[in-house]
Amino acid sequence: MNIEQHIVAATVNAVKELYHQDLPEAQVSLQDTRLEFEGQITIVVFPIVRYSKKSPEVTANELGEYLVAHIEEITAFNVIKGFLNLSIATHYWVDLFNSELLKPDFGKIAPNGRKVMVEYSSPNTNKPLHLGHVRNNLLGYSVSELLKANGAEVYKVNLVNDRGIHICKSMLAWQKWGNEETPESSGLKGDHLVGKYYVIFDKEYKKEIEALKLEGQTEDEAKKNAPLIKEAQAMLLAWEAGDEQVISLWKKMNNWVYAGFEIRYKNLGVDFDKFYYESNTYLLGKGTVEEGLEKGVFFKKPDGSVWIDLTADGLDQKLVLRADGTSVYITQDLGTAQMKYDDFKMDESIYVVGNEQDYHFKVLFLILDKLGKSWAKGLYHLSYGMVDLPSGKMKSREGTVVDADDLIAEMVATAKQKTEALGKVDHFSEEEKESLYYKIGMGALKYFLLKVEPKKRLLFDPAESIDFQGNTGPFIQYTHARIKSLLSKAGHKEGVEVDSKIELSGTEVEMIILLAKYPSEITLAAKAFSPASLANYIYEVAKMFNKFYHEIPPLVKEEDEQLKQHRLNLSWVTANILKSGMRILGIEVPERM
RNA sequence: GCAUCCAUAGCUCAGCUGGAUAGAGCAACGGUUUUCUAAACCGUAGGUCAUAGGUUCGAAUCCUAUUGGGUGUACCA
Repeated sequence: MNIEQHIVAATVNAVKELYHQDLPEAQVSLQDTRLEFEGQITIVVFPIVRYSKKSPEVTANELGEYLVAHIEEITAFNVIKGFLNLSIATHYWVDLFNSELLKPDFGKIAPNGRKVMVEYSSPNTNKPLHLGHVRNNLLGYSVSELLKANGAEVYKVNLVNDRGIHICKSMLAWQKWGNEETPESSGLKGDHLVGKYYVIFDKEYKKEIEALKLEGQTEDEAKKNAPLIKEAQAMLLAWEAGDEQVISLWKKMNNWVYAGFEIRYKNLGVDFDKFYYESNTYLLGKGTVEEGLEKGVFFKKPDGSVWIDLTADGLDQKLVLRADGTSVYITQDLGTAQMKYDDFKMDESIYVVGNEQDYHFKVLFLILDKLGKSWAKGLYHLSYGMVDLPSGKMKSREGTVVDADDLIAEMVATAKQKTEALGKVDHFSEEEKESLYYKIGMGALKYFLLKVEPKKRLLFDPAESIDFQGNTGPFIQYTHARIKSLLSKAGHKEGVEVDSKIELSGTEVEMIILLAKYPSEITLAAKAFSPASLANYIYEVAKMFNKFYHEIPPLVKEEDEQLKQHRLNLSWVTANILKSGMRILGIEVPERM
């Protein structure tokens, strides 16, 4: 039983003895004592005055007397308004530190047997990645790692959007204007090459539209009648019919893209347990539609199209199958959801997809629930906000995007320049330097994207490059490296407990309390699917260490062995938390920098 | 129109299931290095938590309305 549970139980007993009332445990509200007051743990007594029938001050004082008398570790109390601040004996914190935080498995949460699937990334094969996609990848990866850290068994999957009219557009443009250009001949990364032709298509298509408008067609007519779009549509039909030439072109170009993806995923440090390809799943879902018709969840209109009426749920009528019997987006997703469940039988399934699809997923989950799928309640759309530029939204076709590869290169270059300016790594080998610049650059980028709550839109200003100071990845990396250096210089011995009778400073007690929260912070962040919440905690830990480090005299010269060992222990635990916490965010921390 | 999300310091963001005087970073200003890494630390300044009501002993947090912004509302994906 930890001290908090002790206090809650004792408070319930106190109310029983003092006021002859049964106080529900949930009414005992504990919080950290604010720094300006004495004590470490505070009871908010307002909820208790209903039971004591006395003023908050009197109640707090009576409870304080009782707790000091009944809990050995409570040494003193003070009352400020309705707040009862409790001082806990230093030896309690040292004991806690020795017995829990110093253990090698501290921060490891036991497996809970839950299986969770996380789908993320889900790229198109016709355009290169921009910053918005980077957010998706980092978020998906780190949420997966977070859930793992919280004890779940996690499958990361990637549903590749490798077919459809948009892919045909790139293929067609390449066929017409590509002159057999390849990644090798052009020196372009595969996805960039394919993306280039997607842009060319759009440009030529727009020209045709303009020309048709001059001939007197309306915008809508021109869009439908332009020869290029008709050709692309014909190509899609040929693809669906299995036309050999089209398929082979499709394979060739997709393979270029996949080669590019591999490099990128490696650069980003993300991975997957399984890839699904839409070219294999796009026909799925028709069985589900049949099932829905049988169950009377769907209905058929006279033209043969199949619908669901969600007006009772505050939504609209939604088409689930076209009149010609072909699938729409949601048909596919119904089928894919079923397939994923059949594959993994997971308890929860997370879709990491931008917030422009909030409505789609609401409908999807509702339909699956209405179809009586027991697993539908485990579906969750992890919706995240757009990454905006100061000029507004990023649009791939208008070239107002921050290209992922460019940005990564830029971050690494900035890291190099900043590191060299500090002049601390001159004696590093070239390999170590390169690896360091990469870690720092990526650390800055990843932390920048992950520290913001997923739901919120994120503003990226290319003119003000991402910071390396303050609440940033490099700050945390630096703190870690600094601790590592300290530990080795001071000759730290791992896992050696110290006598609980040593004296601690206020900062040291605060630090133990903060460090002890690590497991519960993981759980909290995992429940909220929020790497941002963990990032915030890690930052607090790093900041706390720097404050501590600054306050204490140099440890290498410390003569009190117990004190020295304990301070090194504190540093060591801090470094471990920074490292494993950052790992959950997908960020590496260097041993020295 | 309807649905949905967002609004906190000049800028970028925290603020846990409602709890004390709303916190960080950046930018600005001042200070700290004969001592373990100054990518650090300490301090000053900066707020009508969009607005108005409501619930509550207590609201940035919950409810309602309003304003401003994003997104969605296709037999596109």
